[in-house]
Amino acid sequence: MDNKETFQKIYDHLFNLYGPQGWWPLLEVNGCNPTKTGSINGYHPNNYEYPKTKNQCFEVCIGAILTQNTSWPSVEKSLKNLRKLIEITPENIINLDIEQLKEAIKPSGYYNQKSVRLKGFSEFFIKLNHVPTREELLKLNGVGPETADSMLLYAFKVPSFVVDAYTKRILINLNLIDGSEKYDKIKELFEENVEKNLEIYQEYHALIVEHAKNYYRKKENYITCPLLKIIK
DNA sequence: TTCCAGGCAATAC
DNA sequence: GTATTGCATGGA
Repeated sequence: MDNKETFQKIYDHLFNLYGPQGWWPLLEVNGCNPTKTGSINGYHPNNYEYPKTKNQCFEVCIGAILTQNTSWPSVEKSLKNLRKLIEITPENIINLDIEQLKEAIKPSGYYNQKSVRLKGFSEFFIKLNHVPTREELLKLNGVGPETADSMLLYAFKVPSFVVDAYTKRILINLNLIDGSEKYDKIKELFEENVEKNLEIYQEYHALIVEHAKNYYRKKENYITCPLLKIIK
């Protein structure tokens, strides 16, 4: 089985298991039928129009920074705390008192770093008059490869594949990589073998995260991953 | 109590 | 160039 076939089988299997994931979650989505995935919590399965506004685009970016090494429910709390103080716009983040900002985002952890980075990103976002390139994003303090790709894929709708710790863990378990590969190499592996399509890239990463939550938290569960039987 | 969560940057070797 | 460490809260 060649790589393209393998990556297609993985995608099909995960999609059949979990369905459309409705990423990236937003504080407010309208007209989405609640599903198992939970559009009531801001997910919007089968709707790829989001983010619909510049402020929603910004909200996704802010969430991408906040969710670094942190679970989404904690980020959601932070965003709701922020929303109580201000409408979430770059101007308002810049003008918000740093101590108030820290207090609001405390649930997501690393609040001393993240507060400064949010303000820095807001300055960048205000000056944007085009879709940012990956290189531009990577220059920003607090924006590494995963965050940059998440912003491109889910905020700016650019088909840039997102790799995270789960992705690497799964590929190692499936014996598709040996573990020495760096971020860009793994990203390349997906982009060479998966159809370059925004919706597919968005779903693929979200499905990997969902699947990994089920099978890749504890090492003893790795061997029970159903994908092992699929790609033989 | 311990471990980990949708990483990143600085420092050490 | 690769490996390690600090950052921090909250939930399992």
